[in-house]
Amino acid sequence: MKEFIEYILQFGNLNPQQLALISSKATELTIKKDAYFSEAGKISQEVGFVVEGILRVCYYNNKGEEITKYFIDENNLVVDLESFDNQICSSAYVQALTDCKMIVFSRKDWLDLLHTIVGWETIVHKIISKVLRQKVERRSPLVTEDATTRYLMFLEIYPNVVNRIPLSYVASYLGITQSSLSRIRKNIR
Amino acid sequence: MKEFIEYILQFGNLNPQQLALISSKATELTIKKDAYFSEAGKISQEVGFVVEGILRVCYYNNKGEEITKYFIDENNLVVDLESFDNQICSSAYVQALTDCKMIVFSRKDWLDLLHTIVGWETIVHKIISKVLRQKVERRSPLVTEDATTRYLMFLEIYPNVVNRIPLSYVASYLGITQSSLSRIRKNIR
DNA sequence: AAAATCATTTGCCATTTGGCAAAAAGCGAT
DNA sequence: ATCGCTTTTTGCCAAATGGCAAATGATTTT
Repeated sequence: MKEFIEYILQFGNLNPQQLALISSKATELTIKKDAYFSEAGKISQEVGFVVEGILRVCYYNNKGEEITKYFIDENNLVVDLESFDNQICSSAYVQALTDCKMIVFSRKDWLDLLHTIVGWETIVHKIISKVLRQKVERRSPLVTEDATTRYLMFLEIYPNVVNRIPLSYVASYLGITQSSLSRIRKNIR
Repeated sequence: MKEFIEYILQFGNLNPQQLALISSKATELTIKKDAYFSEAGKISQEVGFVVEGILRVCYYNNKGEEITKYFIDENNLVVDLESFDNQICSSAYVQALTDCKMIVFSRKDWLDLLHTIVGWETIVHKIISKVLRQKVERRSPLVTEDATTRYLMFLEIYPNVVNRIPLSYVASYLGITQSSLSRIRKNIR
């Protein structure tokens, strides 16, 4: 919980009572490697925060290929905004790639807090805005770079991920085949 | 102005007085083709809305190549959030690709309105969230598709853009060369 | 330790895309 | 219609990446 408190205090100030109220609504959740935190076709009812572990967000494209859209590692928020805000079916899976420790807020509690705690709405909006901007800034440049550069970018963005998950997920994130990635790594060393 | 009012009313309700106040702060702006709405290295001081025309957001990558990150066409908001919110230097150029008619709010007026109009902050956050989500959803899938598919995706996302701007900008957006794009188009027809 | 399972690397060849430069096509001004 | 400029297409060949399958390496289970 400490981690989450630190995280939100980066975006604004809250007094101890407010923090206590927020904490009181948080639930601890552990997920085993390979299990899903949320699934496509379901409606998102939770906001999560990764205390330990790595997850990925993925989906299946037109050709049925499984695509990893991004990774989520420690001290990051996990929420499918489109589904959570509009209560429509999610189009993505969120899967644990390692055993994970998370804290979770139910949608009801989350919305209650938004109405109850003065200033919390502004903080949440700052957080969401930053999370979304980060997604754009991280993924967008990959489109126009060659495979080697994309891999180097991945290493910069997720320095703590590469040795903890299978190569195939990285390849899927970068839009190249696993064998190409393997050769690229050989050339870099 | 009508267009902007319609746009914001999609995200929440405002009464005529509130709309009038918002309108009173808006300035009309026309930009000639090829001119810049905002530039890298400067601090964003304006929120814009495209009434007519097409702009692009672009930057220069490590290799000095000019990359088009996305296009902005009619009835869309133009704001460099990172720069506008944090008052830091922008890292991107926003350039008109056709003559453009826009409406513009100064940062000061924009922030005043946020404080003055009850409910406006929530609407703005919904708008920003949607704009950012749209950027992710549009650009992210390009990473993992081949050039032909990327071009077809571009056509779906920006159906009114392709015939109004030079091919080279589209190629830059898709991360392929202009000649490859030309060949791809030949194969599709 | 051996077997079974999973992850990574490699070989071979096909396909896609890039690089460069020239030709062709389109467009506006005169 | 013609000139000058910009945009798009094409040709040629090189480089990058994909597809598939087998080999190697690592990890877990028995």
